[in-house]
Amino acid sequence: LKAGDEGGGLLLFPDWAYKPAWSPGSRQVQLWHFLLELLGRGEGGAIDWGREWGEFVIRDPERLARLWGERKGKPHMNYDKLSRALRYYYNKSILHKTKGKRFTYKFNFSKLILVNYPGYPSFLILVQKEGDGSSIIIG
DNA sequence: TGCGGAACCA
DNA sequence: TGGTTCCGCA
Repeated sequence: LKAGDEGGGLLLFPDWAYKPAWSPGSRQVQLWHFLLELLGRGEGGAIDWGREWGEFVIRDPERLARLWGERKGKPHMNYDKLSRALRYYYNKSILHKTKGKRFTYKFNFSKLILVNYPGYPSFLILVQKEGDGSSIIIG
């Protein structure tokens, strides 16, 4: 496990999430992981947690897209393309759209690992520190 | 803005 | 397999 703790929250991911792209049997960084990473850091402005548990709001869509593009080496990334990738998550139950709220999506934490990595002795611990307390989900 | 098909790529 | 790119539609 690795942890990132800088301000807004604390995020813990299983090791596979951090395996570099070149290592054998590894995967490239997943979009959902990238989003969680930014959310955990409280990465100024581009994306932020929403009101409900797991809900997030994209404050600056094109900036988020640029960040994602930089990570993946896709200089022509934009929100149109990034949002298409997010929509592919609907069928996998990783995400769904919060209808009526602009740029607002919601994670399905309970399904995130199970769907993506079946059979993996999986665990995702996400602690959100907010004024009214903290929550923990273990999948 | 948001959706999902289709072709395509690593 | 997870997107990326492009696009017509509502």
